[in-house]
Amino acid sequence: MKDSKPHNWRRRRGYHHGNLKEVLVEAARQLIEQRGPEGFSLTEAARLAGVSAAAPYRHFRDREALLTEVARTGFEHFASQLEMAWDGGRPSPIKAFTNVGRAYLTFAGAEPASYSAMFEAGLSVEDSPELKVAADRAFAALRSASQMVIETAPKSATRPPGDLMSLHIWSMSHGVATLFSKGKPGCGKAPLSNEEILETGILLYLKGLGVIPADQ
Amino acid sequence: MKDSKPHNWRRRRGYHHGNLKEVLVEAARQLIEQRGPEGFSLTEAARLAGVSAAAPYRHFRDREALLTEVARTGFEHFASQLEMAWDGGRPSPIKAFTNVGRAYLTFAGAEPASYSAMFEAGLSVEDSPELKVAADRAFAALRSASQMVIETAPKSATRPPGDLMSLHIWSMSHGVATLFSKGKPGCGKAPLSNEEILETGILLYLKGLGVIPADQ
DNA sequence: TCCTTCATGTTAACAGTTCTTACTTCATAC
DNA sequence: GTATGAAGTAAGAACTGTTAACATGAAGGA
Repeated sequence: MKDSKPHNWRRRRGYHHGNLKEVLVEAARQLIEQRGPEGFSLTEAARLAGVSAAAPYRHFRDREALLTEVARTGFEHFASQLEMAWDGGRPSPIKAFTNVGRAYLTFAGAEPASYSAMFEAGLSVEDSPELKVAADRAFAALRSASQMVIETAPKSATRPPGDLMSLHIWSMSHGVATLFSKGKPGCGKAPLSNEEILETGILLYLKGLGVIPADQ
Repeated sequence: MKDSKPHNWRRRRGYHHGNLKEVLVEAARQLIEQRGPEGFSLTEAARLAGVSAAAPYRHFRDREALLTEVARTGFEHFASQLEMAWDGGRPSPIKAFTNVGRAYLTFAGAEPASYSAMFEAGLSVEDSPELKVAADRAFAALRSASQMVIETAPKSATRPPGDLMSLHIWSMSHGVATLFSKGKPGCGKAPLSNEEILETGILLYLKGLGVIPADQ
C-alpha cells in the first residue's frame, strides 16, 4: 500500500502463511482506520488475514503487542518521511522546514491508522524499548531541523532552545492533523486546507522568531 | 467533582434513583478516564452507578448517546471556562488571551475524559444538533478572542482573518494538551510544563502577528 | 382517601463477540 | 526422515449491547 515491495497480500501457498506477521500488522491498520485503536480486535485481524483466531499468538504475545508493532512501524516510517522532507536543510532551512510540516500532514493523512496508534492509542513508550527508539528517531528529526532553523536567526532576536521550538511546531502540526478532518467537531469552519492552515501558522511563528522578516 | 451542587452520588432513597442520568454521565467520565472513549461500557457505567444493566436505556437510546452526552456537557463546560478566562478582554486583550490558553490546558487536565470524548472519540458533529451547538459555542469563544487580539495590531502588520488565527491557536493548544502527558510518546524530552510550552509558543506567534513588539 | 397512570427501575434472556489456552496437524529445513 | 516452527481446531470463560416483560412508587385527579 505504501511500500515498494509487494506484500503477497493474503496469498498463501499451502498450510503456512509465509509472512503472517506483516499481514497482521497491515490488517490491524485497516481495522484501526475504521474503528479506532481501541476498537480493533485481534480475532478480526486474524480473520481479515484469512487465518484462524489463534494464529496471531505465534507472532504476538498480546493484542497490545500487535498494536505496539503498528505504532512502532508507524514511527519508523514517519521518521523516514520527515528526514526525507528535511533533506539536510536543502534548498534552504526555511523552505526545508515547511516541507517537513507538509510531510507531517501527508503522513497523518495517508496513514491515519498508524498515526492514531502512535498518538491516540494510549500506549506508553516505557512499556516497549523498541517503540521508544522508533519514536525518538522521529522526534530527533524534528528537533535537529528546528535547531538548524533557529541558528539562521539574527543574534539580536529571541532564540528559544531548539527543543522548545520543536515542541511548538510539533504541537501545532499535531493539532492541525487531528482536529480538522471530516466530521470532526471543528470542521466546516475552515475554508482552508490543512496544509494551508499549518503553513500560515508556521510562517507566523517563524516571523515571531525573527527568522523571517516581518514585512513579508 | 467540579460542580457546586452535590450530585447525590450513588445515593438512592428507594426504588427510583432520582438523578440517574447525571450519575451515568459522571460514571462514564470515570470509565473513559481509565480505559479511553472506545473502552468504556454501558453495562459497567450502570454497575458503577449502582443500577442494573438495562436501566440506562430509559435515559439513553444507545451506548453512543451516552458518549455524546459526555461530549456535549464537556463542550458546555469548556465554553464557560474559556469565556470566563477571556473576561471580555480584560485587563488587556493580550493578557486575557494568554489566560484563555491557560484555561484551555486547565480544562484538558482537569477533565481528561470530557476532553477525549470531545475530540478523540470519533463522534461526528453532524449526528447530533445539540452537540454541534455546544461545540460551536466553545469555538466562538476562541474566535472572538482571536478577532479582538488581531485588531490591536498595527495596520501595517500582516493581519490574518480571525478565523484563521483561532485555528492556529486552537491547533497549538490541542497539540500541547494531548501530546505532553504522562507516558505519552513525546514526554520526557520536555523539562517544561505544558503551560510554559503553550505560553511561549503563543507569545512567539503573537510576535509574528506584530501584536507584541519583537524585542520583548 | 383511594385508585389510576406512567416514568423509572429490575430480572432474565438472546445473540454476539472477544481473548486465550491446550492439543493436534501440517510442511519444511536440516 | 525427523525436529521444529507455524498453522488449525476446539473450547472455556468472560464480556457486551439490547430487548421484552414485569415491578415499583410518586403524582395527581376523583
